[in-house]
Amino acid sequence: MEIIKKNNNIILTNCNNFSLEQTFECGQCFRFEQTSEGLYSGVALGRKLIIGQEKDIVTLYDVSESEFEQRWRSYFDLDRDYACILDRLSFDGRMREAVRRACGLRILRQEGWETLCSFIISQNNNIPRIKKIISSLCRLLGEQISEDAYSFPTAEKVAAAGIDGLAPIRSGFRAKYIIDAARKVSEGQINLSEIGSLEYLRAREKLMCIKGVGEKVADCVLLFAFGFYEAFPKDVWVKRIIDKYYGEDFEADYFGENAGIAQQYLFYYERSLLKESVCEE
DNA sequence: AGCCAGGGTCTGC
DNA sequence: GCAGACCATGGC
Repeated sequence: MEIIKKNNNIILTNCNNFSLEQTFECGQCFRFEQTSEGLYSGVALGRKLIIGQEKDIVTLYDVSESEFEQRWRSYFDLDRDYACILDRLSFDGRMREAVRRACGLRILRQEGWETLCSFIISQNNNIPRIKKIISSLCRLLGEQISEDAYSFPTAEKVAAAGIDGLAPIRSGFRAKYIIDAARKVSEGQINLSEIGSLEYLRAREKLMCIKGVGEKVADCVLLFAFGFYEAFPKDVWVKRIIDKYYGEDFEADYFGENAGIAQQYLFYYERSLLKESVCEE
């Protein structure tokens, strides 16, 4: 990868194993949308970002070199050698198949509180509605950072709103869970800045003290925000995948230290198979 | 109308 | 430890 500064943009050339579409449409992140021009636009790390891709050339619009280094290099996890990781995971035939179809999915390094809150909202819910609820939460309690963009509200702000204050976002039974998380984070009972330095199972246990956070939600937060690549979130899709391709005696450690990456590739793979079969109608 | 969605809690065995 | 009811909401 090479970094070029041009006008007010940052251009990344030779971007291997990086697809914006796969990275943003794989269900790890709910705040980026494709624009009518084929770009992706969204808010992360308190900033609005517009980013586009032409083959292996990625352009971050209106981003300075220091902002790229400070924020987006780690957010997109650009220093991780995905070619090597995917090659190692391809000892498994199904993973080989998944990688053959899509090899540009990257696990983002998202913010802890936003990810925690987002995956509490995700429970027993579907992706379009998760996006809608998060979007209205940001509009309700976040800071306006441009004409059409709002930051993710702080835990303090959400805690102050209370369950009744969340009524407009229509999150249903999840509102009480969001508030419990917001209280525990803002009062320091859960210190998100130390989660990443704990051992995986300790960190998981800690997150699961929050009402509405079980194993699956905790694993998503650990994987998508804190770099625990051994976390292997099992939602209905992944359970289906295990049933279909692996069977009863499957263990989450089958894929080893990068099980979470494998999980995300398989999740994306299985959903793309479904979309394909729907299109054929 | 009924089922499902990147689940979790609570109760009862 | 495990099964089952229940939880809000919206799209199909």
